[in-house]
Amino acid sequence: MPKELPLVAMDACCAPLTRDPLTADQAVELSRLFKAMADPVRLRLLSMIASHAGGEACVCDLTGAFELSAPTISHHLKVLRESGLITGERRGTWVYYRVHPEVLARLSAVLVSDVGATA
Amino acid sequence: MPKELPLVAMDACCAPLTRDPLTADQAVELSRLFKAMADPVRLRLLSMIASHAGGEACVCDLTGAFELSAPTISHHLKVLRESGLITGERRGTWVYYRVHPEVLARLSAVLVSDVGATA
DNA sequence: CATCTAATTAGACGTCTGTCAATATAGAGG
DNA sequence: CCTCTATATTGACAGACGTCTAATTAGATG
Repeated sequence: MPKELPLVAMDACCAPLTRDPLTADQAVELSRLFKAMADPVRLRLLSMIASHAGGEACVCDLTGAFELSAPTISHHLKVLRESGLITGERRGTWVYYRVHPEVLARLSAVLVSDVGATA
Repeated sequence: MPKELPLVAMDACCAPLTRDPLTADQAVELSRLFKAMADPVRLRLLSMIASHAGGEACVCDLTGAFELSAPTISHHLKVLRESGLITGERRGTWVYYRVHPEVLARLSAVLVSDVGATA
């Protein structure tokens, strides 16, 4: 029963970085997502979940890949969850995580260099 | 005379997160970039530089936008520089920064959801 | 060369973060 | 209901991080 948290107001955010400067608020919002990805373990977890067959991965599929305690993995999953990058669902004994692809896509769009841009 | 640092070995890194799990090394490498962007001030600096006319911005163009001391801005610029996201060049009294667009593009590519992927 | 401004570096300080061991909660199965 | 496994929460601690002031470096200019 992982608590789903903010699912950050990725609203109007944002034009590509190369087009317009971010407002202070947009920057805070975006930095929350980048912070969530600013750790090697979390990046691997994210990629393991995102690339897993069926679009979801059980925590039990994840912990084995690291030489870290279960609580530490759980902590990292919580950070990813609270950032809005993933969701978790309990089914019986196990908890399954999947990514929020829109959030990833939005981030990708912010970083894209808009060479052939509208202007 | 800002020292140009690693210009991280963004080599083989990486297939989109949704395609393959990252190796531990790839994750460390990528996390360095995300760490550099995991701060609102640095994100704004990056976007201000990236979107500035002429593709570059003088430090003097940047400091005014923040209620932070000049050393703090300098520190953030250094972090961005050492991550390989930007380069700085001194011309006379002023120092001008510009982004490394390939690095941004590479990050964008990693996050993209490869819906219509090759497989 | 003395001095002024732009920018960086050095050092200090409080806060945030990643990790662990210990404990708690949830569901499955005797 | 007791116990076993899977996951999460709590609390502690060391190290990393963002900020500042003070001092330094680089170039311009009298």
